[in-house]
Amino acid sequence: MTQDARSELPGQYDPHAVERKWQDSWEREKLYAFEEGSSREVFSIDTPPPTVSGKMHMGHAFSYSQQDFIARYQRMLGKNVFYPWGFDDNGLATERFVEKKCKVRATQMSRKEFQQLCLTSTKEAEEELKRSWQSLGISPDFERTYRTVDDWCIATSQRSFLELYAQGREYRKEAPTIWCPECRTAIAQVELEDRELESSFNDIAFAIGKEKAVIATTRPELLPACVAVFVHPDDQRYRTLVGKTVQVPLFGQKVPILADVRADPQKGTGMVMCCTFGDQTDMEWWKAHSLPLRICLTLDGKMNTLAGKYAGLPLKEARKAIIEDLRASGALLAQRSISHMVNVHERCSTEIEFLVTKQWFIRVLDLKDELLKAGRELVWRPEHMRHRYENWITGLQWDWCISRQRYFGVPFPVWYCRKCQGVILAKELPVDPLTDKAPACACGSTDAEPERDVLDTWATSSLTPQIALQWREDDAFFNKMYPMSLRPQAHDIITFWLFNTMVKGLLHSGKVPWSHAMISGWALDQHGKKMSKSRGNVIEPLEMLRKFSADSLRYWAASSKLGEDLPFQEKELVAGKKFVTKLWNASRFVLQHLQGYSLRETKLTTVDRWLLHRLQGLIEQNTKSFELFEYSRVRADTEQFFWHVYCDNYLELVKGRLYADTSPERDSALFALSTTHLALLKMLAPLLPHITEEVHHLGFGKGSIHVSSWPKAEGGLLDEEANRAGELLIAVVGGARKAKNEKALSLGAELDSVTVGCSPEERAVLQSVEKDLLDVTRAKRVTYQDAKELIVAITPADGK
RNA sequence: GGGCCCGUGGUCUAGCGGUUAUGACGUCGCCUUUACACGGCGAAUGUCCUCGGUUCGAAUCCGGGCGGGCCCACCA
Repeated sequence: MTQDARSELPGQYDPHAVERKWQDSWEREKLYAFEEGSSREVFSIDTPPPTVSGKMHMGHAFSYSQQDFIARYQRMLGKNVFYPWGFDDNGLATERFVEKKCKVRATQMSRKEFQQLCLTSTKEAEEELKRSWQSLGISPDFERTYRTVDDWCIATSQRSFLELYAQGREYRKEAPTIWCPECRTAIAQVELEDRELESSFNDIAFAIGKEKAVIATTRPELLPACVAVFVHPDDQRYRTLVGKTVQVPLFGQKVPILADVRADPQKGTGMVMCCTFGDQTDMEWWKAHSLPLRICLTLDGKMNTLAGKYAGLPLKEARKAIIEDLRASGALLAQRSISHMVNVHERCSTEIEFLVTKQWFIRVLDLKDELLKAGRELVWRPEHMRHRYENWITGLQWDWCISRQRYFGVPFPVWYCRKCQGVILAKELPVDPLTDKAPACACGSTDAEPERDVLDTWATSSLTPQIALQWREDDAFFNKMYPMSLRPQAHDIITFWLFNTMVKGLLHSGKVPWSHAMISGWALDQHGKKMSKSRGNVIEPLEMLRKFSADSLRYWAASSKLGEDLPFQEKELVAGKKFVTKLWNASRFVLQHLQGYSLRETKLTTVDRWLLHRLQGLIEQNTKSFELFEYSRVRADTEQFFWHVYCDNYLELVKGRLYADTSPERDSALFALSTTHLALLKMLAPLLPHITEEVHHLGFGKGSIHVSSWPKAEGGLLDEEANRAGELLIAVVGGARKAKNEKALSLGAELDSVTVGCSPEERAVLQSVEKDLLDVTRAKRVTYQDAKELIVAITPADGK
């Protein structure tokens, strides 16, 4: 090759310039746009929309890269990939984000105004986030971007509400609800979190005439709400007490002593008070024994008038005061410090309460069997993630509470008739009952009370398939596209997002929303701990992108199996960086020689047939691996082949032929090089989209590698005999290299001869590739000896 | 308390019934060979958490421990 040809390929690879160049180009060319009219098979992805209030963190970089591997592979299979983008900009986090940014209060303007403000003021943040995600080199169709706060999403969410209402799935009921006193709203079971807290266990005497019964409680502030005392039916100590009445200290109400198996004789004194409501069991007792309702808390977590002189005190202070008064009155018999697990609201870490309020629910408890069945129809990758889904469903105890006592959010499309109390449903969407006029009630009245509550954000984000697929009545597009092919997400939100989407999908369309779910793990810190702001162990992916490159970050993301958590260590990015450099250098070398070459049939040498044989095996394996979402195996196998088979051995073997311009076997080498190099680039393209695009562009034509076809294994290129010869040759070359190394010779040192000890059969095979052996070892001749095991010795040219 | 996952050289990871136990990072030695020293060749480093069992044979299958993670339940 001439100097000119070589000079066209820069010696240094500049990942930052190249990556930005291609990211811009892909977007400009709309390379990843879904083709709506096409008859090609569709592969659709229910992309997780990131929340606009946060930043891109390492976990995102990790899991979005993994999703993208699959998207790019599917695209190269020739499928019409539907890979929309979205932002979750609805909900409390956004509300706070916008309030802070614009220095406003949501409650001081209409929802519509605030929504408009959200739409405009998150725009900038979303542009920046989009750039962050784009800089990973992912391939969604950014033209199809939805925002969960926009009119379309609000209308979709409201439509879902109306449809489920029509199905009789939704009900509004005054019932004990999980309540956060800090956020002053009902919350759902899924929003709870465990927290270990210090508390004290108090033995408190209740009077039975002149006798006393001693109960143990951690929550003496609930004494005014006490409606009964429970003991276990078999508890000999209290047998005679059952049926009697006791008097609650300080508050004086008389409550019955009842027997129930849910009272644990081992716990505390074995005697427990039931308050409406201290915990889940209280609720069960209340229902089962038809106990009265006594509520002593207000919605913001203070004592109400039922608490008498304690009214108005926040719960914690009331507890203190009541304990003091119990002590003073002699009713407090003992106190022990304990630490126990309590349920807190995951957003604000406040201990939750059970309060009776009027809320909207979607009935799901009767769907458990159907939901379990649906979960089995879904292909889970990795498979065991289904257990988490099933475990969650089996343990479900509440219908899905979808109302939130927040001001901002998707409004319920509902009014209540002041005349007949009936529910009035909106006819046009989107709607805000607070500002829009209600249609006339069925009873004829036009006097309507708007519903002030908003929908749980999950009620909207559970509709991502409907949102992305533009769900509307009689919609051919939606019907054609639903269910989708893939739900990619991380394992922590199986019980939230995946479960809720499943519920909505089944209820609206009677079908599982996707055929496959791919569940990613988390990126952990170097010690295997979750990254979090409070721990101070967060590593910014953008910083790593600046320091390394998107390709090396993606290479890292492909280093462990799908679903596994991976500790992040900066040094692990070095591997990707080195690999990219190696690929660049090998490509420079190969492209030099391929200048002006176009693929043509030729008689192939044994060594070339060996390489092509090995390549077919790799193609087959990689295809299989990608079908099973095992991108880590694709990475490992391709790396192994590229580096150790192709670079370390094959490229060294062909150098002789390549530099000898007139060799008739040069054409064979060029055929093998061209075929193999292109196939390798293609198989690496899903993992390393930038470097492969760059090299493809430089050496293999103008079209993007990402819309080129995935390599196909060709049976015609399989050649067992050549494979045996190649493997044997590699072993001999290895032996010769080792021998040179032992003599402290350079690998390029000329040799007088290589002596091979082998069987007569092996000798015959080696003689068929002897020229290659001489080329790569730089020996003048080969001599053979009979031997049981392969032995390689060398004689240096200078006779050393 | 229940479920699920995981435990492989200093670090990360592959393998999941027969391999001299994979590869990378790191360490050490040799080698400046015309793609690459961000390289090549080689070396050292492993009771494959532990104890039992099944098997001709187990890192791999089964059971009991121990350790880590996640989810759920309990949380008077």
